[in-house]
Amino acid sequence: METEAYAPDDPASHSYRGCTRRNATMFGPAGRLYVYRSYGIHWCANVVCEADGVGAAVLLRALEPTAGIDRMRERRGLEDVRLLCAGPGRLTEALGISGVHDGLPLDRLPFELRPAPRPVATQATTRVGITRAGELPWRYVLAGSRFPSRPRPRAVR
DNA sequence: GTATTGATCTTCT
DNA sequence: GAAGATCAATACA
Repeated sequence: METEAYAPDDPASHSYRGCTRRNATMFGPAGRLYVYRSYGIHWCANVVCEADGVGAAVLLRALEPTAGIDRMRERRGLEDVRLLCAGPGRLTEALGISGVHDGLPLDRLPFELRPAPRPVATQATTRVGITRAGELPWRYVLAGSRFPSRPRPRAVR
């Protein structure tokens, strides 16, 4: 899978300019889902980090479909498994996430949060799709993952 | 194969 | 009024 970190003092973060109506969830308790509308068309999902009132989150950029692939295909109207969740907007559509899920805790239905079955190796790369502070190496991809949000993500090393 | 643009809406200036 | 953590379709090489 693939994620991207956003800090409170990060110019690219929604929380950079303080708490607003849209990003209020980011300033809430950790372990919740922060969903916002992107470009008026797509939804993007984040996992809220840190304690109350901090305003940090991790954007879910892509993941490897494992369970419920058929339903993902239905929602996306797509056959290619690699494209089902290869991007923030695609991911939310495939999972059926929308604004109604904003602020929901991830440890209760309809979600389920589980520890990784084994230690995972991650690889840091530069961030993508933003116009400010995009050079920060805060994008994390599972090492060797064949399901990135971009065709050829370049590793930072 | 890469490059460009339209869709469409919330928030901030 | 403009920008934005995007995607998909179209145009071009």
